Amino acid sequence: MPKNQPDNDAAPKPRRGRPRDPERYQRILEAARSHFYAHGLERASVEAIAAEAGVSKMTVYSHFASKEGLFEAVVRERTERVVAGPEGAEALDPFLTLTREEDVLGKFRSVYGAAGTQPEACRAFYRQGSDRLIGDLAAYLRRADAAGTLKVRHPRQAADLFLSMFLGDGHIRGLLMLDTPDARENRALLREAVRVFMAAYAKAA
Amino acid sequence: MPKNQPDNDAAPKPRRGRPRDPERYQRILEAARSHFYAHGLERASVEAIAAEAGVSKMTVYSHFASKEGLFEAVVRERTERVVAGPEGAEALDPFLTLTREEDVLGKFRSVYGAAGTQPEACRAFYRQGSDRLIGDLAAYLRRADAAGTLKVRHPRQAADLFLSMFLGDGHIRGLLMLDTPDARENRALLREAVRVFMAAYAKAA
DNA sequence: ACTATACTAGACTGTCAAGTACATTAAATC
DNA sequence: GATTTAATGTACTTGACAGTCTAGTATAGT
Repeated sequence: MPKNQPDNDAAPKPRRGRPRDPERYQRILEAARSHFYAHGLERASVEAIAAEAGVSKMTVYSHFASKEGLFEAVVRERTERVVAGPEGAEALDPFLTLTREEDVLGKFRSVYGAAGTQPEACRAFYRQGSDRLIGDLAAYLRRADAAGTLKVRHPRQAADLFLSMFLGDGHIRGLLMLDTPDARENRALLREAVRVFMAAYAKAA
Repeated sequence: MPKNQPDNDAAPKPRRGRPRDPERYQRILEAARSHFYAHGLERASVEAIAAEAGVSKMTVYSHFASKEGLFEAVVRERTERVVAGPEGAEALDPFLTLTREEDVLGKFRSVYGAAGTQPEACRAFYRQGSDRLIGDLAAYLRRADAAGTLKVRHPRQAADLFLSMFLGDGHIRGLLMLDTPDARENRALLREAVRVFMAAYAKAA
């Protein structure tokens, strides 16, 4: 990826010719996102992406080295909608919703499909996704254990188990594009997961 | 799928011309399986599959109507290696292993990738996979509840939660082709999952 | 004015692969 | 032997699409 916009931030960059249109860059990325998530890396066509972005194909290739480069850029886009800190059951509701939304599921699908050819993108996806979530929750659990609120011997493991309970069946059904459980069912599942977790990790005495 | 072998079983079928070679059919299916799981529906090529099966492309098309038909047949192949009945923690070990094996992960990947274009295949995959597992476990839990061994109010929900704990992070890492936890870690996770589950669902008194 | 860069529009190249056509050979029943 | 179906092999048609090229236009600095 040699042509990606280099580090900027507080650089006035008084360069020679016509400056790049930052809007175009964003539009390309946005169009690529929707196409890749809807059809996957293989089926999505650069031409269609360019068309949707209202941009010529050459412009795409002047911003990104290749289709794969564009895909990587899309996958690397931050997914910043995740919970800040798990305070209680309700705080995890957005996370639960997230793992059922078609847009997000599309991202999962396309990244899974690209595993093997795009190892770097996969690593990035995992890092800023599951890995970060598990790490955050583990840190929280570690604090809770120190404070005596909970009894958690292996925080990462416990965090893994807890978060896994959401991904579960509804997530798989979503990936397969089958009927997903509705909001009410999701809530019930959430409450039960919290109950199960507390039963196992609540301070005994 | 008009050309698939019709229902047989105890049919002597004394038909006219040269009979189909059942071995060829199997070899095609086997080659298709390995290619689809390794590269996905899009990247896998019928030519390569035919070559690996030691068969001409035309033969493939005489057995299966199209690439998609072949894919469906592969996905519909039974996955009969799953646990018979969950007796204890050890009985679930093979299931845990299963969700980490590259071959099985390939199947997941390719089916996820084909969601949207192959809804029927997805349904079949879900039915004989997660759905059956959850159903079986739920039935077991219902019996345990009736017998007074456990206290389970919503068996399907509980089964979902329990099985989800395995799919969790290791499964995702596998799908992304990242390092998967080794056998020892998996065992530890398994034991912990059982402990958590029992803490929540064991008969109180 | 001059120059460097961004962008467009479309044609073009090359590759890859699904699916077809056909002439031929192999194995079965009648 | 005649017929019917299975299978082969090669060559072909068709289409999609990544990536390139070109000729021209637009917008900035010097």
